[in-house]
Amino acid sequence: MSAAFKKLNPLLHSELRLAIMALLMELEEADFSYIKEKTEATSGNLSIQFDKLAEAGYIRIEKGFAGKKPKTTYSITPTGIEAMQEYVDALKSYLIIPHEQ
Amino acid sequence: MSAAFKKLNPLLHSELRLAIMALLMELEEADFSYIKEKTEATSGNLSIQFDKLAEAGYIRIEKGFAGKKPKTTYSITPTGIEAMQEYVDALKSYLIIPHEQ
DNA sequence: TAAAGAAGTTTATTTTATAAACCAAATTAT
DNA sequence: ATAATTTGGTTTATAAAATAAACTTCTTTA
Repeated sequence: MSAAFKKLNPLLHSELRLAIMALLMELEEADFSYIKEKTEATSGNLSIQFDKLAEAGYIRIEKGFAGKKPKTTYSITPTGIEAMQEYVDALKSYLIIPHEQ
Repeated sequence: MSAAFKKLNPLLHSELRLAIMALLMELEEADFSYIKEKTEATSGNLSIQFDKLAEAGYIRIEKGFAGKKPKTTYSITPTGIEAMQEYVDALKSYLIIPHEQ
């Protein structure tokens, strides 16, 4: 009845983390440089946000090598996909408000 | 070409301020208690967020009385409406990513 | 071999959000 | 009448977040 706003997952309600998640929703996996380029974020900021997302189980971080250079790839987990879906759903409660009579 | 994310207005990309703005988008005006009830925020938090929105020219704050009791009413301004529209538009760039080929 | 670049991480600083405490006036209870 | 509670907030303090800056290690290029 009352236009209750749904709680926005604070981990996702962050510009940079949302951008990371949005990219990973579309891609099987992505590497650090790719995400850095697309988000235009600094390395440090990215590094920290990756850690937070991984800690929540929203993304998978795989450290490996491309030749001799370190290459870390990031991918979204089922938990992460679900969290994104819930977040988008919650967002709608802020953008489309049911009228009362 | 590149899936550039649009910048999210930081003033609006905040759960409580977004809720306030969403309410004011629907109503001609609202008072403190009404918004407090709908958002379930604390008075202090609300007070601060109102000030920030007013400082940006997104809302109008009118202090008056209802009988002998102080009654402040809040309403959205044209600038605020425009900012909301741009914010929602920017949000879409995070939720709908154009595929590259 | 010295300098520069890639790929990150760590630490420090600033900004934000939130909570807690406070205040004045009005209302209600004793 | 007066004490306690409620209303309608503001101010101050604390916790959390975002961001920037500095640093590290290894690699590649001049």
